Amino acid sequence: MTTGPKFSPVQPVRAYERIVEQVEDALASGDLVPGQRLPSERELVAQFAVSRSTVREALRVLESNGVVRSRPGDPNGPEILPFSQSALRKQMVRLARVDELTLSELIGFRMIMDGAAIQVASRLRTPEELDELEETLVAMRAAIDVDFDAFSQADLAFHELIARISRNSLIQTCNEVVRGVVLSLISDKISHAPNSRALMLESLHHHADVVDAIRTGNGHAAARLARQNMYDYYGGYVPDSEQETLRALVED
Amino acid sequence: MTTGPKFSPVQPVRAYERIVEQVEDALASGDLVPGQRLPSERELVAQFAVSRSTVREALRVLESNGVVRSRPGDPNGPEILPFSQSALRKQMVRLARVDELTLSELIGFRMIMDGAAIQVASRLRTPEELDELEETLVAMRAAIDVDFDAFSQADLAFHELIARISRNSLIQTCNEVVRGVVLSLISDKISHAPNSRALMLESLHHHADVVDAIRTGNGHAAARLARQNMYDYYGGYVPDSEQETLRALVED
DNA sequence: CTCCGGTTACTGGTCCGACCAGTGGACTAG
DNA sequence: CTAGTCCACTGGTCGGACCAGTAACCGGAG
Repeated sequence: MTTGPKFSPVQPVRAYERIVEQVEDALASGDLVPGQRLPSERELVAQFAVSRSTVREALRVLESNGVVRSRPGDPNGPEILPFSQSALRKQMVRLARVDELTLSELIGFRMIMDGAAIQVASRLRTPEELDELEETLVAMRAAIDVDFDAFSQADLAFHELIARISRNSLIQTCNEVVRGVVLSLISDKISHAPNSRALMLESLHHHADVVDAIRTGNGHAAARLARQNMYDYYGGYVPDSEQETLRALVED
Repeated sequence: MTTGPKFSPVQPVRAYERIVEQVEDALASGDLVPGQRLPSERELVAQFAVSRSTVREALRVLESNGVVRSRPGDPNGPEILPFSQSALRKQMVRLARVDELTLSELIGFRMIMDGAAIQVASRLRTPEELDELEETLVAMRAAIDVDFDAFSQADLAFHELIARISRNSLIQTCNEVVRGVVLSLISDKISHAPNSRALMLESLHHHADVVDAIRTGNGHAAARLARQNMYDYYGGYVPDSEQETLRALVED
């Protein structure tokens, strides 16, 4: 048996894929910028020298990926969208729906990301950012008296701020996406819980403890508190068979 | 100002979107199962009572989302694909490409994920899995004598095993994706380094230390070692201005 | 009988031309 | 200068056509 040059399986490349590729490359290289407009479909037909069907299939794929948006009648043509995690979230929700992702995996992931973000943030935070954190606590307290949605939004603001302070946008994005997925799975259970208000208050106090730890610069303790907080808050919704992976995250 | 019923912005629903929806619902409800085949495009035209263009646009979206695959000439029609995280990975790669992630963000993310995975794994691992880990170490040692690519692949196997032992496929996917992006950015620098072999040997020893820590069940120490290892391995490629965020991860 | 090769019905990929309901800018009447 | 109309153009959908490819079917060679 001779080992010749490495041949790899080849599958047909469809015309619309080439178009998608070109657009995405232009976007990655900065030639195309969110807010800009693509030429109209009929103009693209001319530029790519393909039929409108082909152009449209490419646009559908791009649209499904959250890259562009077409609106009928808009003389400006399809719009290049700013990147959003909606596409990422969509895929994650899909995976979660078919049980490819369990709740414990999602929550465990959040515990990890949030804990790490807090650990980094407690070292990098400026005094001003510490003040901002205190403000979000006040906002959370006020939101408790409104409803669960308001509290959830204030909580989101807190975690977004943490992620921002950690200077890592990857953490920020992942956290946001996973948080959305988790909430879509169990938010109704939480908001309908009879002790919903008590849960919110407890969560608030835990957040305050985290901020205290951040203030003293004890990143490790802060992270530990954060993970414990999340475990207390969400852990009850995880089946017993999956509890083990989460507990491994709250102990040192 | 009166606050009437909550109206939400409404955008036109396109026919192909309804088709995508129907197929995805059938898939979520179990009416459609991976491996099954969709009717041919012309048959779908009849069933959905739309034109072939519309059916095709729906199929393109489904295909782009990793739900189905069409092959020209296949009399069985489009195939329902098994769920995979490839679609999720695709979106993450897109995120990494578009969002101009810095190297320190990517590496920091990896340090977090890998460290957490190891911490969880050190608690959940079975004796058999510990043996598997030892085997990957042997494979890494052997790969050093081949070339950098072989070592990189053995290293990948190690981290994939860790992620698997951590029982969290989200960690697995994220790690894989980010690792790929990082490598694509700096792998040539590493492989062309004059002391490439020394780097590989050092990395191997660090991995062995991690496995030792896992064996004793000291998850915290294992995670710390892993982060330190990654910092030593990749940290040199991060500009000084971004070093701070990484150092916050290797200290306790 | 089995096995092989060609025929053929059907597949998806692409193209073309057409129609429609909308949009938004230009243009006009006030 | 404003308010209303108009119209060129947009994207969404349709139907029909052609092509290269696939795989099952079928018939003849062994």
